[in-house]
Amino acid sequence: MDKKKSIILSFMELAKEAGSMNEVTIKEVAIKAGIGKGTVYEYFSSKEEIIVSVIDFVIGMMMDLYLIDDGYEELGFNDSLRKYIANAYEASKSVSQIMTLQHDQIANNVKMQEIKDIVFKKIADFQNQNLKIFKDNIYKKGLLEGLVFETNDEYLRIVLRLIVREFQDSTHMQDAPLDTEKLQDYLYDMTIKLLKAE
Amino acid sequence: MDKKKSIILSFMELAKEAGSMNEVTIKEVAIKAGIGKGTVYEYFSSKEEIIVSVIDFVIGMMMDLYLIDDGYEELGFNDSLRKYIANAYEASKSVSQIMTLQHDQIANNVKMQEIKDIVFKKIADFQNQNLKIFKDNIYKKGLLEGLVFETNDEYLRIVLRLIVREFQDSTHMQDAPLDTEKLQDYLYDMTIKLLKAE
Amino acid sequence: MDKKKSIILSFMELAKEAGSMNEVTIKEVAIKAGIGKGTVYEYFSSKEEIIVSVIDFVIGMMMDLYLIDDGYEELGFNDSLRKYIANAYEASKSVSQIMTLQHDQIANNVKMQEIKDIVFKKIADFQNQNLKIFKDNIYKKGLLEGLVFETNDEYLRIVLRLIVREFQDSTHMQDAPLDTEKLQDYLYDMTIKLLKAE
Amino acid sequence: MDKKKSIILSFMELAKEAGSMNEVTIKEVAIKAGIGKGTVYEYFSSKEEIIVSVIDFVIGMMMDLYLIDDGYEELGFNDSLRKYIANAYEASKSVSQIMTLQHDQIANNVKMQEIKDIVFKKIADFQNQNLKIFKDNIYKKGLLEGLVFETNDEYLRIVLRLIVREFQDSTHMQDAPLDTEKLQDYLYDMTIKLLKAE
DNA sequence: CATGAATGAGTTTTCATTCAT
DNA sequence: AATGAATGAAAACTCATTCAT
Repeated sequence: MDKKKSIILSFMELAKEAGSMNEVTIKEVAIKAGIGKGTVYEYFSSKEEIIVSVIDFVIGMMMDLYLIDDGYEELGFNDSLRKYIANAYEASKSVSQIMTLQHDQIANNVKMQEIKDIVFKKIADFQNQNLKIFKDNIYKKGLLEGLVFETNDEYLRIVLRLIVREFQDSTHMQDAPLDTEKLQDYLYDMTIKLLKAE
Repeated sequence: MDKKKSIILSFMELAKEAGSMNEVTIKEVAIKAGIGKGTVYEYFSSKEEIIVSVIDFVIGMMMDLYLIDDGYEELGFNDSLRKYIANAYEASKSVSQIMTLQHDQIANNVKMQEIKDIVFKKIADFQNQNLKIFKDNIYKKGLLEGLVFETNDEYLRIVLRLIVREFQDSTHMQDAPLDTEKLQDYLYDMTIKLLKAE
Repeated sequence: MDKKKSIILSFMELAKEAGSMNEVTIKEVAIKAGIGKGTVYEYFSSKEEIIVSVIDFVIGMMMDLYLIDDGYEELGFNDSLRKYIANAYEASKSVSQIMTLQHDQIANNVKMQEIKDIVFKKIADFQNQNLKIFKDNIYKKGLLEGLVFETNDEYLRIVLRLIVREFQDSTHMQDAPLDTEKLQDYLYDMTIKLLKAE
Repeated sequence: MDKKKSIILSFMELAKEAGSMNEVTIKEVAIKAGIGKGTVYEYFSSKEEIIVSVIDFVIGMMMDLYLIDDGYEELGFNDSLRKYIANAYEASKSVSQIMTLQHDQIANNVKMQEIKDIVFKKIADFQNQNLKIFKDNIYKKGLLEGLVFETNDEYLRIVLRLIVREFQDSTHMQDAPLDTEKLQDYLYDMTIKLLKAE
């Protein structure tokens, strides 16, 4: 297998277990990846570089999993929204199995401001693309169907954040207080209410 | 000055800067507090103990700042909600200046399961009290005035989390994309929409 | 009570529990003595000084307990020897309740060579006096009664060390393999054999 | 060279100089062994582990040096005893050059009761084997030759302890008051007297 | 005299990183 | 390329000693 990827995946898994990237040691990563400690440094020049790669990888995964643009063509507003929410839930579940990437985690674990900026830019990109997909595939239909009111990006961002964060929280906690089917229903209803034309 | 408090405050400030409690060193704390390294250990028997105290302190602050029960008596539903949101914003601003306490941060930084449980319990308490205050002072009036629909605690919790987290995020980021006045307005509108009687 | 003595006694007791003088901390001593840490330094200028005082105290005790010169007048050789052995046993028991002072312990715990020399000299004095008492009160009678052979101090020292050390060891160990009555009998017999005139 | 052994030997030498194992620091050990501090922890996971290894090593040495079973076959009682004593002397000299292992030292330096028990058991084993060798090769011949009286193990143990301790003491002290040839003669005579058939 | 808060030098231990093989 | 032995800087923590009150 690709050693570089194997290192990233091993690191990721250990970070999830430990609850923090800083607590993962190179020795552990090497053991989990089944290679020598020195070999890690053949592929990455420092622990920081691994962390950045891991963050990159997770953001990439989020992009792939969340930012789905297909399958909306034939659906109306209501079904599109249902699909969007279902997809967001599935995506958050998959990502969470790997690692939850909090803004905090990045701030904590990346030392160089320069790199921090790049990472934050990627996250902003992700959110922008998410917004674009939502607008193009769901919100726009709502407008055409006269079901939603006209608002601005700021407002829509808040709505999307509500969805993403609730799913993150629910996959995060072991003792979810709310079953996920119901949570999807709630969020569907709430989104409808928040966007409904007067 | 009270040394114990001074240590907690120094630790907190450094944790905020570093973005993580584990990265704060006792040496730094001692320097920031203007005392010797050994002195820190006169007041706390281990770093873990300091961390727990810091978490306790922040939860205490949150309780004091968020959970305000006064001044709602003479207000109707709309004004009560405005007041609640304004207060939540002020509280999140104050707490954030100190340190934002994420679920993650606790999971990462507290080692002993026993203590973790206590801390999580305190957070749950906080959320329950917050819900109670919201129901008693705002939601109940909405019901009386016929302005809100009848729903359950789960739904209300999601609404309250929306408010708290948006404020946390907005005070969190240096480059807030949204001015806070406007955010309050948005959240007021959104809450109204989410609770509005059909 | 005399604070100085109280410090010495507290130190001694703690040293016995810990099994080593170095592991006793001034804080513990102060607590045990019921005084402040600073007060300890009113009576002793350093931990080393306390240790030396403790050693002095124990040597003094040994002198008082072992070096008994009385009560031999009217006894013959055999009874004198019995008495000597009984006394050695009692003494070793009393001292052991306080602290066993091994040559090693002194070497380990006293840092300044000068003081070490003084202490070793005191121990040599003790042994010399012990020998003198044994010769004057027991061995001399044996010679007069024709029961013992003529030998030199070196030989007698070995015999006396045998007695002292067996008692020390037996009071030392919790699971003494031999009951003390019997041990006294054995040592009496052995001494007789070792000194017996051909 | 074998680093693990080199660490043990360095530790041992320093412990001998300092007179106590607890006072030896890892830094000193590393310097003496000519390696880095971190390297010590590649071979031992803690200071306690080193101490246990050192004790093990010394007990092993004692076993090898003291418990010699050969060369007694063709000798009679008297010569066997002479040989036994000469060997005990040589052994104690060799071990002492390394480190004298006192019961005290173990009690002080080993923290975990479990390990303490193992060590004490090893020492008991050593003493039992020593007794067995003495009985098989020396005492039994004395019985056959009618030169010694019949006695029990307790009595024999005291005799053997006399020998071992006198040699330990004499090699221990820098200013031995007695030359070693003479000491061997004394102990030979004494053993004969203590065991002699009436 | 008595105190204990304050201190920092010194200790054990961890771990990212290097480098000879 | 791959390795893991070796390293030392840095971290948490201890404790004899000082000194203002």
